[in-house]
Amino acid sequence: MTRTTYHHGALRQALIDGAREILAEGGHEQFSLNEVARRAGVSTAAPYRHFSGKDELLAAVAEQGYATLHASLERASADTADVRERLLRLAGAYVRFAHDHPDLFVTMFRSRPGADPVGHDSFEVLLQAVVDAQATALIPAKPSPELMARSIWATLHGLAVLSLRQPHQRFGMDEPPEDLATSTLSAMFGL
Amino acid sequence: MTRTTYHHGALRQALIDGAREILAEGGHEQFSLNEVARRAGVSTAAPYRHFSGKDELLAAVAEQGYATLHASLERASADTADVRERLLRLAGAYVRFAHDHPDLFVTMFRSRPGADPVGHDSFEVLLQAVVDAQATALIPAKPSPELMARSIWATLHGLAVLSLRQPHQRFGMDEPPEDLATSTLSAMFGL
DNA sequence: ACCTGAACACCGTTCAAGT
DNA sequence: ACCTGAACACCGTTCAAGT
Repeated sequence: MTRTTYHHGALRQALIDGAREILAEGGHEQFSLNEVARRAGVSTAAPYRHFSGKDELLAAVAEQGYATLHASLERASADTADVRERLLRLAGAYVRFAHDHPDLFVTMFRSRPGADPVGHDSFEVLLQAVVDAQATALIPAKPSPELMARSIWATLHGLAVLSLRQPHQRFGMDEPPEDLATSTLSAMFGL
Repeated sequence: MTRTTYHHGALRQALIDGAREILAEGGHEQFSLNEVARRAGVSTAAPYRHFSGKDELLAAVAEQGYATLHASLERASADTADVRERLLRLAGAYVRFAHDHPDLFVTMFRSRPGADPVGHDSFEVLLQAVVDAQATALIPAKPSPELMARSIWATLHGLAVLSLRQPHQRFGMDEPPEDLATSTLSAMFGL
């Protein structure tokens, strides 16, 4: 009920926050631009001063997601110098991100392609770890770092998506999400 | 404009077909239950005699997707007796399915979890190939078939999702979709 | 049994008007 | 410059009524 006057684009951030709130509560089913406006205490037309429409607001949410994911991966990567440990922590961090922020994760991979770099920065972090892992012969040097990183990225993404969808079936929740990633990766490369 | 009278649940299938048509044309953005009814030449209330609502119609579409995927994998699996070849063809078939039927693929993995077995049958096909591949020492016998199949499934799913999203970036379209899968798999296991 | 017609609350978006 | 109020076409869903 605090209908303070918004200034300097404070409404813009309030709308993004409100959108995340709704997505976290009820997912994309529940989401509506009118509801976002309502929560911010403004008219349904107000958001159009800050976003071209619903899609652009969701794109802004997705962008926050890319940034958050990148930060998570950087943190995991900086944690340790050991190459094997670093690779596994990166893997764990990716899947954990999806489980910690399903609202962001789903939004990131729902928006129409083209606009998003799908975590360009994030891919670079993984790529560097792969380069190092190949240099120390931890994993095969054969496919190029790019291709290898792509394969690993796809695996992590698949694990994240599938484990998010069916927690109790084959993509278990018995093990915590990051263990799912690390065990899968170490199984594939015999780490 | 053929407003024939529907009988014996012929409308049900007509609605599913119409839904697929719309999804194939304009994706989920474009989809609406009213539009489906319009295309079938019935009132907007008519679909409710056959489906509890929009979600149930989409679930029916998803089910057709699961069946189609399963059939594709069976066909790929039956094609050859050579274990290596079979595994690679299965991998190719999964990613190819996503590219051949993006409307089905997206719908399958969009519906709320719980209801779907995420291609229970399909997983069994892959599982069998993994069992055979482990038996002939084509791939490591170490992680259980279940875990190994899960890892491979996740990889294929990730490749499908990501290549569908960004055809021209890192998950290339230079190579046809099935090559993406086979090359990734052979890279991981050195096949 | 299956479908229509009309209605309801809600949505995304637009635009003239206010301050 | 930023927001409101009112409007538009459209959506998902319901329900009495028709055949």
